[in-house]
Amino acid sequence: MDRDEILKALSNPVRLDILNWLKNPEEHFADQEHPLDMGVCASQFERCGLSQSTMSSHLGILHRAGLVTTKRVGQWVFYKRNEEVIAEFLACLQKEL
Amino acid sequence: MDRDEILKALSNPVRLDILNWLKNPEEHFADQEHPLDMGVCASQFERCGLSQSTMSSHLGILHRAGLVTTKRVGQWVFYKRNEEVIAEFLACLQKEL
DNA sequence: CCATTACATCGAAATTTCTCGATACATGTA
DNA sequence: TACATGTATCGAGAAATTTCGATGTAATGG
Repeated sequence: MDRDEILKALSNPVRLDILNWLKNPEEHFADQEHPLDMGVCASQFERCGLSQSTMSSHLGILHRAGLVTTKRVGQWVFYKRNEEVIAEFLACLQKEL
Repeated sequence: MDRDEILKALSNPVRLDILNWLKNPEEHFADQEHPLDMGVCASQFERCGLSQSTMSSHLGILHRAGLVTTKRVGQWVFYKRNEEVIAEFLACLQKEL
């Protein structure tokens, strides 16, 4: 868990939105073909108006920071919040900030 | 308290250092002429190698984000951590992140 | 195989952030 | 007033981030 890398990942409003949407997938991605407990399909995030490559970049930054997990199922990649890392990060901030 | 502005302020290693140094002024600024309970004099931060104007800019960003307070005494400006805002920010993250 | 779909990566342009020296502003002192 | 010290702001260049379209890679289905 790299605290500073996480803070950089969180310094962007698009990525904050993504993390927030993933808190309530059924609210924001009700139209997904696949069951939501698998996670949210990468392409679902493009609705915010940014291009596919841009969203893929943001998702990659969140993933490398450890804030989300990914699972490949067939052609699709499903994203979920990584609550363990998020909790660890928050506990770290409480101590170190 | 603007959560996103604070996250941006925290996304820079120099500013994280400043906040960390201010947790133990007596450890990092023992040579300050003025009593440390007034805060840490702006010029004290220049020892990290950055220029006076650059450090002033970083301190300004921390101040506008509410993470530090300033008190002008004569020619000097003294900086302290704003523990109230920091605590409020941490509580906000616990809820919203 | 070949075409299609989903996602990642590359290269470049636009924007933002970081940094500096020069300069302006504020305060104290001779 | 004139000068010295401490801090903030300005303008510009360097560096990092954001964004895009084009292209590459992985998996599916005909």
